[in-house]
Amino acid sequence: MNQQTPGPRGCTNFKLRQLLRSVARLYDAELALAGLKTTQYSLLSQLLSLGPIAPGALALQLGMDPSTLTRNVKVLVDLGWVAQGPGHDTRSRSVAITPAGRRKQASAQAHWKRAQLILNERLGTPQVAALHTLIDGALAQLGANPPHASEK
Amino acid sequence: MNQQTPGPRGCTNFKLRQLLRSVARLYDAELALAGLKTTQYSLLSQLLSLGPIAPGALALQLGMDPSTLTRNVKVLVDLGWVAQGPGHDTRSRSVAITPAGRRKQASAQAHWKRAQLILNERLGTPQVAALHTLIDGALAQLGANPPHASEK
DNA sequence: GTGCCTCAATTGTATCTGCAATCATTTTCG
DNA sequence: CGAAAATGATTGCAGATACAATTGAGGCAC
Repeated sequence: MNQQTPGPRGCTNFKLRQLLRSVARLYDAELALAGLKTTQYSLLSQLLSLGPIAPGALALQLGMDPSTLTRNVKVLVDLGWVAQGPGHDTRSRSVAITPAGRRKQASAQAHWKRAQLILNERLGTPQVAALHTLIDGALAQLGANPPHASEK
Repeated sequence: MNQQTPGPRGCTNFKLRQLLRSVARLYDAELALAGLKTTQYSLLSQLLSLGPIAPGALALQLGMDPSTLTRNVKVLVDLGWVAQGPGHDTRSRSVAITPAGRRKQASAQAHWKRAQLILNERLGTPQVAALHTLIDGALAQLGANPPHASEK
């Protein structure tokens, strides 16, 4: 966008968005061979490593809005890869990956790996590593920054 | 043997997505004060600097799918900030920012700037600059990578 | 000049995203 | 206890995103 100002210029948000589009395209193309989207693979993988968890806690982990998570989970539930159960509290729930979900995640893992390798190759492993470092630092600074859980 | 570059751990796509969520939240909060979304501000700014342009060419510039652009533009047209006209070709079009769109963009610019400054402050200007450099390099490597225009 | 291929934009369908509001259930406090 | 505040999930609404399929036009080959 406009960049007359001194300092690091251009719009960080815009650049990030562009990069994500390109990168997501690459991952999606690979994961499509396994029959799922990157967001779904992410969710399945998270559930695999975290075990049964309340939607709210998971949304916090992922830094996404609870309402978004509700809907993303619904897709996986409809596909039979995730199951919902009662939570400790009557008003809460518990979501967990199903056996079918585990199988799906397992079959997709190789595709994910391949996508990551292609990216490393195209950008250069050092660059990707540097990017990860910057991102991790930024995420720490911004606080996992879940939509409505900052004050308090 | 001690490698200088350990394979980057974690999923680049996932990390990017998380970071974009946090960053976009920051920008959106600021731009909401001017009454628009970050994507809309981006589009208006692009149209401001590029002048009248065909949808396809613009989509290519932004690295987004033409169909996505069609819909994003429609929102701005409905709001009166962008106008569509005939293109060189009967099957093409021309989209351009309107006077109202210019005013909107102008009034939002200060908010955008503020968001960028807040980000610089939170992450550190050097980090942001480094991030930009990495992103620019990555975008160059990945080719602007517009969905269906790679071969050739 | 008619038929086929290409190209530009759009529409169909599905998903992801988040804020605001809502609903149901705690929990807290007077 | 019982009303008010807090909490967890969801629904309503709006928009962003992309692949596949479609529509409408231009170009080219015979």
